[in-house]
Amino acid sequence: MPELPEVERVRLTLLPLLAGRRIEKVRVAETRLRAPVDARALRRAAAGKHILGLRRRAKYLLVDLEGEKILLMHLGMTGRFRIVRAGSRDQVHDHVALALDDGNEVRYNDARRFGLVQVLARGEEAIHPRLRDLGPEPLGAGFGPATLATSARARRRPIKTLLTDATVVAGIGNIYACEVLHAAGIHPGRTASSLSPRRRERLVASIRSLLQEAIAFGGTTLRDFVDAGGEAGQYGEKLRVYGRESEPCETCGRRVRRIVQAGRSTFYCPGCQH
DNA sequence: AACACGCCCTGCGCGC
DNA sequence: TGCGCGCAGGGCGTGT
Repeated sequence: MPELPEVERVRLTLLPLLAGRRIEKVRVAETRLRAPVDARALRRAAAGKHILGLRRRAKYLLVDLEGEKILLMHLGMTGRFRIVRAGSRDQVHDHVALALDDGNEVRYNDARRFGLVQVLARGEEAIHPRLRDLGPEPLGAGFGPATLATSARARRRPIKTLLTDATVVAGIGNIYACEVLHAAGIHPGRTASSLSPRRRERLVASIRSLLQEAIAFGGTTLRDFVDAGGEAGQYGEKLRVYGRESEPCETCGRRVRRIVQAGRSTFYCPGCQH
């Protein structure tokens, strides 16, 4: 599910509901996420603490807490946050609940349990194993044609799988990798190192503008993504190739193809991507 | 050592 | 209507 635009959307919609609130109670209904949820550590870190901020790094959300700790959260494929009145019945797959001082509860719900809720020490972001190897943010100043060139140098692998490698650039997943390559007119199977400087620049520009637009549209809802306000994303209507196998390309009319790269579906237009 | 693969898990849509 | 299969937005361990 959630790639950078969706996670950013969750951050934007969750922030006003959390900012300045105090966490009164922490309840863990299911510990078996990607990594086991340490309920004791979670309670120690969060119970009684004010929420100072909510940041995003790659597809992770980081909740800054009063005191020494940060909550590191990941939505995996099916994770979502809901705000409910405290004490209302858990829905199926509600795993973690944070009761707030305004009578609301934040519920973390994740059917497939590929997500993560973990406690970090403040300042640990740069050295924590899950975060330390992440590449630059695609919308930040640390990413550009030059960094892409460095990452692509001497790599034989296709540009599409390079884009979904979080150590190269953080936050691009399967949908947006397909879409940005279509926008830039680049064939997903092209070797990363074979891109000309001009095409690298075009790709970077496409990544920036497409991710920004996707955030503005609330992200992509394929089946179940919703932001913290329960709203589905509208960018799905703007997808040009992802999930559109055998439909005509809106640019050139050729039929969109689906191939498999590194075990995942890639969609592209044979007419406008070379 | 840079890659691809298979797995973690649940749910859904499809074909029969 | 029911059942089995394939597939799904991610990430990580393993093997080549």
